[in-house]
Amino acid sequence: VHPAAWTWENIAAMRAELQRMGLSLDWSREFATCDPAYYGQQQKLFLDLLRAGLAERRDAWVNWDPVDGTVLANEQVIDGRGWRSGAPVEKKRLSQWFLKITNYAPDLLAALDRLDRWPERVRVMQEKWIGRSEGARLGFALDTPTDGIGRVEVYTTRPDTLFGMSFLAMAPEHPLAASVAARDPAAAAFVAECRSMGTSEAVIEAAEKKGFDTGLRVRHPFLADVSYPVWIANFVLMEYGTGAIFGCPAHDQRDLEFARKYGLSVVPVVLPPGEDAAAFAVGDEAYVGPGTIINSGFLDRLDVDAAKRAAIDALARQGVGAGVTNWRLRDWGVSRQRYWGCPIPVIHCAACGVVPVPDEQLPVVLPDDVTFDRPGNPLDHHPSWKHVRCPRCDRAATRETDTFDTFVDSSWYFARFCSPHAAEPVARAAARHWMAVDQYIGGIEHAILHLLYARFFTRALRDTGHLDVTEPFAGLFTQGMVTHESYRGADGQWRYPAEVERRADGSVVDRATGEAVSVGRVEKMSKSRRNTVDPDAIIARYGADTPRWFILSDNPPERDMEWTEAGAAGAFRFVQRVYRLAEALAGDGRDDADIMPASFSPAARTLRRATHRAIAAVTEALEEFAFNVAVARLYELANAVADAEREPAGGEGMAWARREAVDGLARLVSPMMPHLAEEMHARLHPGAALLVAELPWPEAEPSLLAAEAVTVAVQVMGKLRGTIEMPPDAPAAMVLAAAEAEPHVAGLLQGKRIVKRIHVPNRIVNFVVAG
RNA sequence: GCCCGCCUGGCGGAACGGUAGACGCAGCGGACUUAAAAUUCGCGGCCAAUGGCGUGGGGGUUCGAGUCCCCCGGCGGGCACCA
Repeated sequence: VHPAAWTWENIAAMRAELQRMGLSLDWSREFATCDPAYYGQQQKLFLDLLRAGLAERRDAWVNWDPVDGTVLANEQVIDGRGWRSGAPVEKKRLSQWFLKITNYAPDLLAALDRLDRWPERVRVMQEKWIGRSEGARLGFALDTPTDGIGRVEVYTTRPDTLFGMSFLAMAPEHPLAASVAARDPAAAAFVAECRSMGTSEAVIEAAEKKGFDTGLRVRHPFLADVSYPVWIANFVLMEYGTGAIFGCPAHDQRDLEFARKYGLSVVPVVLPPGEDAAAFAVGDEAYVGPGTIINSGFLDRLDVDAAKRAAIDALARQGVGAGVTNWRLRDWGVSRQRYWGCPIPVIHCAACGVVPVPDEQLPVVLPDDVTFDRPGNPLDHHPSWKHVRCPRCDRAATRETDTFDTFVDSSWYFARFCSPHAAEPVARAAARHWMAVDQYIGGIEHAILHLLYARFFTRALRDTGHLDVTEPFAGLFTQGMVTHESYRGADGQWRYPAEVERRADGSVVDRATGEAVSVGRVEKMSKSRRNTVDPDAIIARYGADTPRWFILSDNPPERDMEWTEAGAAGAFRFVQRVYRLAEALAGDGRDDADIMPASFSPAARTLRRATHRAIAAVTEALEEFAFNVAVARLYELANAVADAEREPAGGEGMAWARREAVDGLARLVSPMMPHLAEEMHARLHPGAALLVAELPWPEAEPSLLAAEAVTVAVQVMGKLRGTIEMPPDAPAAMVLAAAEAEPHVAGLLQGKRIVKRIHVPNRIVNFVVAG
């Protein structure tokens, strides 16, 4: 299926589903990122970034499948082999477009503190990802310069441990490693082995640590007559720091494992507090804590922090190094060698170099007539699309055939929603009105990449004159996923939940054949596991409110929820129950004009208190996004109405109190079950002018929130020994006296001396006793 | 390997450092019914039960810990080309 047909069909299906669920969305603002009307604006943005120096082209390593002749995503590399061809994957260097997110690293970090409506854990993850560190950059002089390379630059956060050095290690992609490999076949073989490892950091860091001794040696910056071996090591990342490190095994775990494996020396230079310098040795664990410097010449007797400063000063004086701030964050590679994406709007000209597509030629539209019969990017072998004239010199030139990472599409769509049909990317006045997004919602899997890219893009759009805000999302909520049991038949094939049946004896069988089906894990709904349920079938059976209610009621929204048939049926029962309550009152002929009775029977007062406590509790729970708690409070209110039904009829004011309760139920349930709420409202208030959706949110009557009595727990030595009933806010002396008099407690206090009395008003009393 | 979370009855979960298990699901028992469904009422942490033990395990802080701190275990998210 052509990606365009597939995509538009899915959009239509999703749109219909969202509408059937009754979600209140402004469909006049709908757009699709695969529509040239959107990605054409994105191309304009990119050219602005290019002019502002926020986009540039440089070489980067990619996973290359030599058989399929295509770039592979990390996900497509399985155990070092291409997922389709099975061929060993190689790292290959390609020229790629990058967006300079690192320009904003300090601000992206500093501004995290002000995102006070973001989850703490997301902010922590971003902080670590940006990874600011203070350290030193220093050059190690090579004994024998190679190919004009006389020094190896190293970044370290531990310049205090320089005297504990036992080797220098560089990444396999390091230029010096390439020089060595060019003349040493063994080195070349090692580099090639590393190159077969793929580009993912998880794979590199989890791999067995291996190295190759180049035979080269470097001089210690502080010890003129001492030199160290230079290794190529598979765990050194070219992307971080300078692509080379000095190894200090005594105080770095990875260096220690490497040194033990290759028999390199381990010299402790930081003495932990309380240890004896003569006796201290490093075993299987590197010592990374604080301490006093030893075995380190002029750094001896300093503490770690002072030694860092002293070492940096010395390096600077010698002109071989300096203190620097380093960032873990790397620039964002946005080039993809794929068809289905937004074309990168530049033209490559042999004479003029990279030339931006002129504004009047935008959008650069993705061609529809492509073939997928050959490996590689279809745009590359399209017969005509890439052949154009250079906008500058009019000679034959070629279009860029890379498309953007789809993360680019999602990095500014929220701004486009402010003015979805504007002729420019973002209408500034509209953006000023709507931005920032008050409440953004997404899965935790977006904690770093998407949310960081969006924060970067917002800054870049601000600096290129499109936006006035710096942060895109004022509030962030990370919701869980919908999960379901999975089922597999005897034939090993997955079965859809609709295809299986749970029998009374608990066994699960195939509906069609009656054969036993094995029940697998509860996991994220996915087509491949066939553990999905069809929303249309649910809506047809229960209406839209039942799934809405069930999804909200099952668990806190930040956790995954498990869809079960029993849970859906339970939610449906509640829908029916609440509706019956409204229907029972539909014909009673009363309405809002009814005058509130002058007094209420005890039972009616109890119901009124339940109503107003529910209003307060549901309001609070909704504001905290504790939807499952709001649901529980609404069950309690429904139960309170049922309890009141059982009271003998004719209790003073009961009819009024019951109406108030059911009316409150309709109003409180409305954000979660809007259709039910309106049905109830129409029956309770025939001919009402306004919908529930148009009415103000109910407010609790404060006088009805206070309890008539509170139960105070009484503890002796922190253990619960009894409870007493007290008027609310009773004086401490009265509560303590009553607590001491409680029969069981009094028995326990007999013959003991009370050392301390703790009283927490309306909650607890605790007696601490002696003897 | 590194970063970040999570762990409470049969299950989902509730609980400003203050009576652990609200509320629901499933289960069991009763009512209603010729019967079933539906509805409705009630009962459910564990144990050698006037007491003791219980929030993944072990320690600590506190009058008091599910909640705070340290260590360990298990599970999950991310690791830059899945998006």
